[in-house]
Amino acid sequence: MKRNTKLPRAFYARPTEQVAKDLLGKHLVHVADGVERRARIVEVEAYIGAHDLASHSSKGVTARTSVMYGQPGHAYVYLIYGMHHCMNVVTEPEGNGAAVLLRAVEPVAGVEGNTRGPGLLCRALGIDKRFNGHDLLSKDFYIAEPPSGERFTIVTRPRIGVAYAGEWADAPLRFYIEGNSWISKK
DNA sequence: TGCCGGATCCTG
DNA sequence: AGGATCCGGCAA
Repeated sequence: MKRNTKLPRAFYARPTEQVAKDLLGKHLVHVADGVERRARIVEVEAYIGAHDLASHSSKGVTARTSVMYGQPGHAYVYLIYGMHHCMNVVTEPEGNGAAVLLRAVEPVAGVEGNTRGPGLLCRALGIDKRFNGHDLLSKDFYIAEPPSGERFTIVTRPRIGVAYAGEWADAPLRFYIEGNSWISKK
């Protein structure tokens, strides 16, 4: 059994809902100044393409969304409300404008502070706009198969904070690990 | 070029 | 419930 295997490009180049669910339980790893910060992904949201009105990519290809429309397996990091960063991983073949938002993680090693929320997890892991467009197949910032995968049940709910998106506001595209204590909200 | 509002979080 | 505090997208 291989341990700590970095997820390959092909993992990301699949339908976004599938990638979102498969990201649960995986390890997000960021190495900075020789220190490894590692956390288990426990809550995500899928933003499935240009037709998804809750997705930034629904604005089309712009300076901001170009990363979402780019190669899968890259990080899309943006600043929200002028003070918090949110991290997504780009999914599907290039050109689809789809991504998965990381909403909550569970500390595994080298991570301190609250990680229950997209802005908080970025702060705890030292992720900011400098990492926008960063390749997640790099050696200091990547997502890996956990050493030992435990079984869990996936809960599906509507996404948080997208009431403006009309029909898409209620789409069941938020996924989290049932019973996990690091989830951002009920 | 100006304005509106946001995939959030904290405090009261 | 309200404020903090940038910046992207769109109207003008």
